[in-house]
Amino acid sequence: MGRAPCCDKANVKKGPWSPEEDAKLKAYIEKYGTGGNWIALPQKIGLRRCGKSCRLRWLNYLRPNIKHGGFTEEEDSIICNLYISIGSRWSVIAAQLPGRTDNDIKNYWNTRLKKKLLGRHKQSTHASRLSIADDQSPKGVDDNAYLQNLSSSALERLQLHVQLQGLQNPFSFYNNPALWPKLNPQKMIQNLQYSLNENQNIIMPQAPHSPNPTAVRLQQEYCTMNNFKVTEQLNTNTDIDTGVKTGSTYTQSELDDFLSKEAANVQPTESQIAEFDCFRNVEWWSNEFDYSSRSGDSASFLHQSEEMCQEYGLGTLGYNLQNLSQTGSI
DNA sequence: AACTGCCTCAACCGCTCTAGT
DNA sequence: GACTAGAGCGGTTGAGGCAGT
Repeated sequence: MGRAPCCDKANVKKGPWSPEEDAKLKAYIEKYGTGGNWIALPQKIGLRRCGKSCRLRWLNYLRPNIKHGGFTEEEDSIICNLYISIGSRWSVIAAQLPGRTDNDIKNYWNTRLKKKLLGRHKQSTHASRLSIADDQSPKGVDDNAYLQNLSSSALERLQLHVQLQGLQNPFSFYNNPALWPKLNPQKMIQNLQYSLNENQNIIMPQAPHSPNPTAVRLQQEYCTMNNFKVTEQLNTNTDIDTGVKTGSTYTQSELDDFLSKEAANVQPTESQIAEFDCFRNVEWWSNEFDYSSRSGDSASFLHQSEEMCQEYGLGTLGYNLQNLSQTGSI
Protein backbone atom coordinates (compact mmCIF):
# COMPACT_ATOMS: atom_id res chain seq x y z
CA MET A 1 0.00 0.00 0.00
CA GLY A 2 1.41 3.33 -1.02
CA ARG A 3 1.56 6.41 1.06
CA ALA A 4 -1.45 8.64 1.50
CA PRO A 5 -1.80 11.43 -1.05
CA CYS A 6 -0.66 14.85 0.11
CA CYS A 7 -4.02 16.38 -0.78
CA ASP A 8 -7.55 15.52 -1.80
CA LYS A 9 -7.02 14.82 -5.49
CA ALA A 10 -10.72 15.07 -6.28
CA ASN A 11 -11.06 18.63 -5.01
CA VAL A 12 -7.80 19.94 -6.36
CA LYS A 13 -7.46 21.90 -9.56
CA LYS A 14 -4.76 20.85 -12.02
CA GLY A 15 -3.26 22.41 -15.07
CA PRO A 16 -2.10 25.92 -15.86
CA TRP A 17 -2.44 28.62 -13.24
CA SER A 18 -4.78 31.53 -13.88
CA PRO A 19 -3.61 35.12 -13.29
CA GLU A 20 -6.04 35.29 -10.36
CA GLU A 21 -4.50 32.26 -8.69
CA ASP A 22 -1.03 33.66 -9.26
CA ALA A 23 -2.03 36.98 -7.73
CA LYS A 24 -3.55 35.31 -4.69
CA LEU A 25 -0.53 33.15 -4.04
CA LYS A 26 1.98 35.89 -4.63
CA ALA A 27 0.16 38.40 -2.46
CA TYR A 28 -0.17 35.98 0.40
CA ILE A 29 3.44 34.79 0.39
CA GLU A 30 4.81 38.30 0.06
CA LYS A 31 2.73 39.34 3.04
CA TYR A 32 2.92 36.31 5.33
CA GLY A 33 5.56 34.03 3.88
CA THR A 34 4.96 30.35 3.39
CA GLY A 35 4.65 29.69 7.09
CA GLY A 36 6.84 26.65 6.63
CA ASN A 37 3.89 24.58 5.55
CA TRP A 38 3.07 24.38 1.88
CA ILE A 39 0.41 21.74 2.39
CA ALA A 40 -1.71 24.03 4.53
CA LEU A 41 -1.08 27.10 2.39
CA PRO A 42 -3.73 26.67 -0.31
CA GLN A 43 -6.47 26.25 2.30
CA LYS A 44 -5.43 29.46 4.01
CA ILE A 45 -5.55 31.37 0.75
CA GLY A 46 -8.64 29.66 -0.56
CA LEU A 47 -6.95 28.08 -3.54
CA ARG A 48 -8.09 24.73 -4.86
CA ARG A 49 -4.52 23.66 -5.45
CA CYS A 50 -2.18 21.06 -4.06
CA GLY A 51 0.43 22.46 -1.69
CA LYS A 52 3.16 21.00 -3.81
CA SER A 53 1.72 22.73 -6.83
CA CYS A 54 1.74 26.06 -4.93
CA ARG A 55 5.35 25.55 -3.94
CA LEU A 56 6.36 24.76 -7.50
CA ARG A 57 4.49 27.73 -8.88
CA TRP A 58 6.12 30.07 -6.40
CA LEU A 59 9.64 28.71 -6.82
CA ASN A 60 9.57 28.42 -10.59
CA TYR A 61 7.51 31.39 -11.60
CA LEU A 62 6.27 33.85 -9.00
CA ARG A 63 9.34 34.21 -6.84
CA PRO A 64 11.10 37.59 -7.26
CA ASN A 65 14.15 37.94 -9.54
CA ILE A 66 13.31 34.89 -11.62
CA LYS A 67 14.88 34.94 -15.07
CA HIS A 68 13.28 33.09 -17.94
CA GLY A 69 14.95 32.06 -21.18
CA GLY A 70 17.88 33.85 -22.76
CA PHE A 71 20.68 31.78 -21.30
CA THR A 72 24.08 33.35 -21.84
CA GLU A 73 27.22 31.61 -23.08
CA GLU A 74 28.64 31.83 -19.60
CA GLU A 75 25.57 30.16 -18.15
CA ASP A 76 25.84 27.47 -20.83
CA SER A 77 29.40 26.84 -19.75
CA ILE A 78 28.48 26.64 -16.10
CA ILE A 79 25.69 24.20 -16.81
CA CYS A 80 27.90 22.03 -19.01
CA ASN A 81 30.75 21.91 -16.56
CA LEU A 82 28.55 21.14 -13.62
CA TYR A 83 26.59 18.55 -15.52
CA ILE A 84 29.84 16.79 -16.40
CA SER A 85 30.95 16.98 -12.80
CA ILE A 86 27.86 16.16 -10.83
CA GLY A 87 25.30 14.95 -13.32
CA SER A 88 21.65 15.88 -13.26
CA ARG A 89 21.61 17.50 -9.85
CA TRP A 90 19.65 20.43 -11.15
CA SER A 91 19.09 22.07 -7.81
CA VAL A 92 22.85 22.25 -7.22
CA ILE A 93 23.41 23.63 -10.69
CA ALA A 94 20.59 26.13 -10.22
CA ALA A 95 22.23 27.33 -7.02
CA GLN A 96 25.16 28.56 -9.12
CA LEU A 97 22.95 30.54 -11.46
CA PRO A 98 21.15 33.37 -9.70
CA GLY A 99 17.60 33.79 -10.90
CA ARG A 100 17.47 30.41 -12.58
CA THR A 101 15.35 27.55 -11.33
CA ASP A 102 16.20 23.88 -11.43
CA ASN A 103 13.20 23.29 -13.63
CA ASP A 104 14.33 25.94 -16.07
CA ILE A 105 17.83 24.56 -16.29
CA LYS A 106 16.56 21.03 -16.62
CA ASN A 107 14.28 22.05 -19.49
CA TYR A 108 17.01 24.09 -21.12
CA TRP A 109 19.45 21.22 -20.91
CA ASN A 110 17.05 18.61 -22.20
CA THR A 111 15.61 20.66 -25.03
CA ARG A 112 18.45 22.81 -26.24
CA LEU A 113 21.86 22.53 -24.67
CA LYS A 114 22.15 18.78 -24.99
CA LYS A 115 21.12 18.92 -28.64
CA LYS A 116 23.42 21.83 -29.27
CA LEU A 117 26.42 19.94 -27.97
CA LEU A 118 25.44 16.59 -29.38
CA GLY A 119 24.83 18.26 -32.69
CA ARG A 120 28.38 19.56 -32.60
CA HIS A 121 29.61 16.06 -31.87
CA LYS A 122 27.58 14.57 -34.67
CA GLN A 123 28.81 17.19 -37.09
CA SER A 124 32.43 16.45 -36.35
CA THR A 125 32.02 12.69 -36.61
CA HIS A 126 29.99 13.08 -39.77
CA ALA A 127 32.71 15.26 -41.25
CA SER A 128 35.41 12.73 -40.39
CA ARG A 129 33.31 9.97 -41.84
CA LEU A 130 32.90 11.82 -45.09
CA SER A 131 36.59 12.48 -45.48
CA ILE A 132 37.42 8.88 -44.69
CA ALA A 133 34.77 7.57 -47.02
CA ASP A 134 36.23 9.66 -49.82
CA ASP A 135 39.67 8.21 -49.27
CA GLN A 136 39.15 4.67 -48.21
CA SER A 137 35.78 3.06 -48.66
CA PRO A 138 35.66 0.76 -51.59
CA LYS A 139 32.94 1.24 -54.13
CA GLY A 140 29.81 -0.70 -53.31
CA VAL A 141 30.26 -0.62 -49.56
CA ASP A 142 27.13 0.90 -48.19
CA ASP A 143 26.71 3.09 -45.15
CA ASN A 144 25.14 0.36 -43.05
CA ALA A 145 28.17 -1.86 -43.38
CA TYR A 146 30.37 1.04 -42.51
CA LEU A 147 28.27 1.87 -39.48
CA GLN A 148 28.33 -1.71 -38.29
CA ASN A 149 32.10 -1.70 -38.28
CA LEU A 150 32.11 1.66 -36.61
CA SER A 151 29.75 0.53 -33.89
CA SER A 152 31.59 -2.61 -32.93
CA SER A 153 34.83 -0.70 -32.89
CA ALA A 154 33.29 2.02 -30.80
CA LEU A 155 31.97 -0.47 -28.28
CA GLU A 156 35.36 -2.04 -27.89
CA ARG A 157 36.84 1.32 -27.19
CA LEU A 158 34.09 2.21 -24.78
CA GLN A 159 34.94 -0.93 -22.85
CA LEU A 160 38.60 -0.05 -22.89
CA HIS A 161 37.91 3.49 -22.00
CA VAL A 162 35.93 2.50 -18.94
CA GLN A 163 38.68 0.16 -17.84
CA LEU A 164 41.40 2.68 -18.42
CA GLN A 165 39.42 5.37 -16.75
CA GLY A 166 39.13 3.05 -13.80
CA LEU A 167 42.88 3.09 -13.45
CA GLN A 168 43.30 6.74 -14.14
CA ASN A 169 40.44 8.46 -12.49
CA PRO A 170 40.22 8.24 -8.71
CA PHE A 171 36.55 9.08 -8.90
CA SER A 172 35.78 6.33 -11.34
CA PHE A 173 33.51 3.45 -10.67
CA TYR A 174 36.27 0.96 -10.08
CA ASN A 175 38.17 3.07 -7.65
CA ASN A 176 35.20 4.19 -5.64
CA PRO A 177 33.42 1.35 -3.85
CA ALA A 178 30.75 3.76 -2.70
CA LEU A 179 29.52 3.86 -6.28
CA TRP A 180 29.31 0.15 -6.85
CA PRO A 181 25.74 -0.59 -5.90
CA LYS A 182 24.44 2.35 -7.90
CA LEU A 183 25.63 1.62 -11.38
CA ASN A 184 27.86 -0.81 -13.16
CA PRO A 185 29.31 0.58 -16.39
CA GLN A 186 30.58 -2.86 -17.30
CA LYS A 187 27.06 -4.20 -17.17
CA MET A 188 25.81 -1.21 -19.11
CA ILE A 189 28.25 -1.99 -21.87
CA GLN A 190 27.45 -5.67 -21.77
CA ASN A 191 23.76 -4.92 -21.98
CA LEU A 192 24.37 -2.57 -24.85
CA GLN A 193 26.47 -5.16 -26.60
CA TYR A 194 23.85 -7.80 -25.98
CA SER A 195 21.12 -5.70 -27.49
CA LEU A 196 23.24 -4.77 -30.46
CA ASN A 197 24.27 -8.37 -30.93
CA GLU A 198 20.66 -9.09 -31.75
CA ASN A 199 21.32 -7.41 -35.08
CA GLN A 200 25.01 -7.65 -35.74
CA ASN A 201 28.11 -9.48 -34.77
CA ILE A 202 29.88 -7.49 -32.12
CA ILE A 203 33.41 -8.50 -31.29
CA MET A 204 33.49 -8.81 -27.55
CA PRO A 205 36.60 -7.73 -25.72
CA GLN A 206 38.51 -10.83 -24.93
CA ALA A 207 40.70 -12.19 -22.20
CA PRO A 208 44.49 -11.89 -22.54
CA HIS A 209 44.94 -15.32 -24.10
CA SER A 210 43.01 -14.18 -27.14
CA PRO A 211 42.79 -10.43 -27.07
CA ASN A 212 41.19 -8.41 -29.79
CA PRO A 213 44.15 -6.91 -31.64
CA THR A 214 42.51 -3.62 -32.43
CA ALA A 215 41.36 -3.22 -28.87
CA VAL A 216 44.80 -3.91 -27.50
CA ARG A 217 46.40 -1.59 -29.96
CA LEU A 218 44.03 1.20 -29.12
CA GLN A 219 44.44 0.60 -25.44
CA GLN A 220 48.18 0.96 -25.77
CA GLU A 221 47.71 4.12 -27.77
CA TYR A 222 45.40 5.42 -25.14
CA CYS A 223 48.03 4.75 -22.51
CA THR A 224 50.58 6.60 -24.55
CA MET A 225 48.26 9.50 -25.21
CA ASN A 226 47.64 9.94 -21.53
CA ASN A 227 51.21 9.33 -20.48
CA PHE A 228 49.98 6.32 -18.61
CA LYS A 229 52.19 3.36 -17.82
CA VAL A 230 51.12 -0.06 -16.75
CA THR A 231 53.88 -0.97 -14.34
CA GLU A 232 52.57 -3.87 -12.43
CA GLN A 233 50.17 -6.73 -12.60
CA LEU A 234 46.89 -5.44 -11.32
CA ASN A 235 44.20 -7.36 -9.65
CA THR A 236 42.57 -9.35 -12.40
CA ASN A 237 38.97 -10.34 -12.08
CA THR A 238 36.95 -12.10 -14.70
CA ASP A 239 33.25 -11.78 -14.88
CA ILE A 240 31.91 -15.28 -14.35
CA ASP A 241 28.93 -14.73 -16.62
CA THR A 242 30.68 -13.18 -19.55
CA GLY A 243 34.33 -13.98 -19.25
CA VAL A 244 35.01 -10.30 -19.66
CA LYS A 245 37.92 -9.01 -17.67
CA THR A 246 36.86 -6.46 -15.13
CA GLY A 247 38.50 -4.04 -12.77
CA SER A 248 41.86 -4.13 -14.47
CA THR A 249 43.64 -3.85 -17.75
CA TYR A 250 46.32 -5.86 -19.43
CA THR A 251 49.83 -5.62 -18.13
CA GLN A 252 52.59 -4.05 -20.15
CA SER A 253 54.20 -7.46 -20.65
CA GLU A 254 50.94 -8.86 -21.95
CA LEU A 255 50.62 -5.99 -24.33
CA ASP A 256 54.19 -6.23 -25.50
CA ASP A 257 53.97 -9.95 -25.94
CA PHE A 258 50.84 -9.80 -27.93
CA LEU A 259 51.76 -6.78 -29.94
CA SER A 260 55.05 -8.29 -30.99
CA LYS A 261 53.14 -11.14 -32.58
CA GLU A 262 50.14 -9.45 -34.06
CA ALA A 263 50.33 -5.73 -34.05
CA ALA A 264 52.03 -5.63 -37.39
CA ASN A 265 48.83 -6.89 -38.94
CA VAL A 266 46.55 -4.40 -37.31
CA GLN A 267 47.21 -0.73 -37.65
CA PRO A 268 44.49 1.62 -36.52
CA THR A 269 43.03 3.51 -39.40
CA GLU A 270 42.60 7.24 -39.48
CA SER A 271 38.92 6.69 -38.95
CA GLN A 272 39.57 4.72 -35.80
CA ILE A 273 41.84 7.39 -34.46
CA ALA A 274 39.37 10.09 -35.34
CA GLU A 275 36.57 8.15 -33.78
CA PHE A 276 38.64 7.56 -30.71
CA ASP A 277 39.02 11.26 -30.37
CA CYS A 278 35.32 11.83 -30.67
CA PHE A 279 34.81 9.19 -28.04
CA ARG A 280 36.12 11.55 -25.46
CA ASN A 281 32.76 13.25 -25.80
CA VAL A 282 30.84 10.03 -25.57
CA GLU A 283 32.50 9.27 -22.30
CA TRP A 284 31.17 12.23 -20.53
CA TRP A 285 27.76 11.89 -22.02
CA SER A 286 27.67 8.42 -20.57
CA ASN A 287 29.18 9.51 -17.31
CA GLU A 288 26.22 8.80 -15.12
CA PHE A 289 28.09 7.90 -12.01
CA ASP A 290 26.26 8.94 -8.93
CA TYR A 291 28.45 11.04 -6.72
CA SER A 292 25.76 11.65 -4.16
CA SER A 293 27.09 9.01 -1.85
CA ARG A 294 30.73 9.87 -2.30
CA SER A 295 32.86 10.55 0.66
CA GLY A 296 35.63 13.10 0.86
CA ASP A 297 35.74 16.85 0.73
CA SER A 298 34.11 18.84 -1.99
CA ALA A 299 37.25 20.80 -2.76
CA SER A 300 39.15 17.73 -3.87
CA PHE A 301 36.10 16.51 -5.72
CA LEU A 302 35.86 19.77 -7.62
CA HIS A 303 39.54 19.71 -8.31
CA GLN A 304 39.15 16.26 -9.83
CA SER A 305 36.21 17.48 -11.83
CA GLU A 306 38.16 20.41 -13.12
CA GLU A 307 41.02 18.16 -14.10
CA MET A 308 38.57 15.89 -15.80
CA CYS A 309 37.21 18.80 -17.82
CA GLN A 310 40.72 19.76 -18.81
CA GLU A 311 41.53 16.20 -19.71
CA TYR A 312 38.54 16.01 -21.95
CA GLY A 313 39.28 19.28 -23.62
CA LEU A 314 36.43 21.04 -21.92
CA GLY A 315 38.49 23.42 -19.90
CA THR A 316 37.83 26.15 -22.42
CA LEU A 317 34.21 26.24 -21.47
CA GLY A 318 35.34 29.03 -19.30
CA TYR A 319 34.14 28.21 -15.86
CA ASN A 320 36.45 27.43 -13.05
CA LEU A 321 34.93 24.80 -10.86
CA GLN A 322 37.38 25.68 -8.18
CA ASN A 323 35.34 28.83 -7.60
CA LEU A 324 32.58 26.65 -6.30
CA SER A 325 34.73 25.03 -3.70
CA GLN A 326 35.98 28.42 -2.60
CA THR A 327 32.46 29.67 -2.12
CA GLY A 328 31.45 26.39 -0.55
CA SER A 329 28.58 26.07 -2.94
CA ILE A 330 28.67 22.33 -3.33
C1' DA B 1 -6.13 27.45 -45.16
C1' DA B 2 -5.38 22.92 -43.32
C1' DC B 3 -2.58 19.55 -41.79
C1' DT B 4 1.45 17.51 -39.63
C1' DG B 5 5.40 17.07 -36.93
C1' DC B 6 8.51 19.10 -33.87
C1' DC B 7 9.79 22.00 -29.97
C1' DT B 8 9.24 24.26 -25.63
C1' DC B 9 8.21 24.60 -21.00
C1' DA B 10 4.85 24.64 -17.17
C1' DA B 11 3.10 21.35 -14.40
C1' DC B 12 2.56 16.82 -12.53
C1' DC B 13 4.13 12.39 -10.53
C1' DG B 14 6.44 9.62 -7.59
C1' DC B 15 10.36 8.92 -5.19
C1' DT B 16 13.89 10.04 -1.47
C1' DC B 17 15.32 12.82 2.27
C1' DT B 18 14.68 14.95 6.62
C1' DA B 19 12.76 16.53 10.82
C1' DG B 20 9.61 15.77 14.39
C1' DT B 21 7.39 12.60 17.55
C1' DG C 1 14.79 2.73 16.29
C1' DA C 2 10.24 3.11 14.00
C1' DC C 3 6.90 5.77 12.10
C1' DT C 4 4.80 9.81 9.86
C1' DA C 5 4.26 13.93 7.21
C1' DG C 6 6.14 17.61 4.69
C1' DA C 7 9.84 19.31 1.72
C1' DG C 8 12.63 18.76 -2.05
C1' DC C 9 14.13 16.74 -6.18
C1' DG C 10 14.55 14.68 -10.89
C1' DG C 11 12.05 12.45 -14.57
C1' DT C 12 8.19 12.67 -17.44
C1' DT C 13 4.06 14.42 -19.66
C1' DG C 14 1.08 17.05 -22.48
C1' DA C 15 -0.88 21.47 -24.09
C1' DG C 16 0.16 25.12 -26.90
C1' DG C 17 2.91 27.36 -30.28
C1' DC C 18 5.53 27.35 -34.40
C1' DA C 19 7.49 26.04 -38.84
C1' DG C 20 7.29 23.43 -42.90
C1' DT C 21 4.55 21.33 -46.52
